[in-house]
Amino acid sequence: MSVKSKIRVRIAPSPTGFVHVGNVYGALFNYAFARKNNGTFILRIDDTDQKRHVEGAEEVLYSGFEWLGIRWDEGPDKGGQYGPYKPSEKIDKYQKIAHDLVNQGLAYEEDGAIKLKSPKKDFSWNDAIRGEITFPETEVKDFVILKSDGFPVYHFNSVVDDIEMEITHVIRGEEHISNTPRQIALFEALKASPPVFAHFPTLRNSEHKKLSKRRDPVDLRLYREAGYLPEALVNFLCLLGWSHPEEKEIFSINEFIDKFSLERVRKAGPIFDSKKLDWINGMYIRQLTDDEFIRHLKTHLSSDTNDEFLGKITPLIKERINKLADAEDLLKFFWEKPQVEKPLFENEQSTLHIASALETLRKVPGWSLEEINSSLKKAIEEKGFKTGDFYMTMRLVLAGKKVTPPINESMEILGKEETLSRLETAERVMTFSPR
RNA sequence: GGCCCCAUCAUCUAGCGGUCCAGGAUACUGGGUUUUCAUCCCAGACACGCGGGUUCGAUUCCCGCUGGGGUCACCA
Repeated sequence: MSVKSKIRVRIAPSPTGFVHVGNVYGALFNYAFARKNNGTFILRIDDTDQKRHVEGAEEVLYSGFEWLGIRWDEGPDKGGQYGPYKPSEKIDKYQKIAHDLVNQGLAYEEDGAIKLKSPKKDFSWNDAIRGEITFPETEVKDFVILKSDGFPVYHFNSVVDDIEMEITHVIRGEEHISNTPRQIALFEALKASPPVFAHFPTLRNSEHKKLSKRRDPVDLRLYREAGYLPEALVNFLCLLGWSHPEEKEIFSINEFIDKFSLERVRKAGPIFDSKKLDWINGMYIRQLTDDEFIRHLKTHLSSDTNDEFLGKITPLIKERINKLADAEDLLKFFWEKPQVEKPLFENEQSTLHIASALETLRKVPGWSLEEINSSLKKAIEEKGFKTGDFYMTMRLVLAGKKVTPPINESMEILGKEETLSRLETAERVMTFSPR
């Protein structure tokens, strides 16, 4: 057994008021790396930008990650031996360290701020994902570490915190590659050995650009509201820049942890393709038990619905939606009478279909699915209708659209009275509306 | 523009010198099942950016080019 110090990784989102999918992506890699290696996963909320302070932002962060099932071992909410986990609570510490640097001649004051003197040398490190990376010395110039308002600049508090929290691996997006030389300079000025750096690729939009807050759907809540299941979103994100060793597409976060390694992380920036997300989500929806499905569905329907109704429609729509929010459109006609207009029924036979359905259904003694099925089947045969045409008319009459759940099942759920009523309305429209 | 990173189907990817006239998945197209749609099943089309090397042999290694991306703040 080696006596290597325990692996400690962290994510350091800033409290912007929403969880960025890119942050989730990075959290996943850190989380998996920590769990896989029996290490510690830390949440640090980078809140040094007082100007950008957003009310309730911390809660948004906690609830977002809780929804996803990603848990940290140390953090502002959890506590830990290395706190505080919010830089804003240790400003005096950064100030002291910055002044120490000045006293040592490694930094100096300018316009009320403190700047680190650039060590005139090349900077290179062995990136755990990308290998050797080198920046020429001309790239690292003197830079501000403590602003004139006394607050540390990101690079500074980040490095100080990483040192104090004994972070062993900094796993973050490639947009930080060019920040790394300056941070290494800081680690060295503070007489600490830099952690292992690993830069994973940045998620791109369909234009191949970094996901942008302005034009791309990056807010985690959007996905939750649209009816994506957290397991599906996580699964999808795992497949970007990383692939399962056995080329599996559907797997749990625990399996991800089990199979994870930085070596399998690709360097090229993947595109966030929601089509594939939809497919994965559909797979997860279909894997849900009916009870689970109902529980999720309830939060995505506008109408008050009872469990009996939900129990009946579940098998009708579970295979027909990819996102929970899609259910609403498919089910709306149950609680909302369709707009029935004559132009909808271009089929010559429509009038006959409706009359025949009315005649047949009125005579059905009970209202079981079997009775509806068999009586309608008999009527279709007797009248010589084309089955597909007949049922298309039923769809249009009862739901007002061509795409619906199975229509006989829908009639059963709608009830005899409502079904007949909608058929009668249609008959009236067909008879009296001018052509 | 300087610096840095990257480069296999439309997209996510497998591939770590011969096993690849390149495999899987999504999307797409066609077909089957089916009262619509969907699910499911089957089939099909689609890629190693270009040019030099190295090698008996390059998708795989090296260099250049091209292309894409990121970053250049008293933002994080």
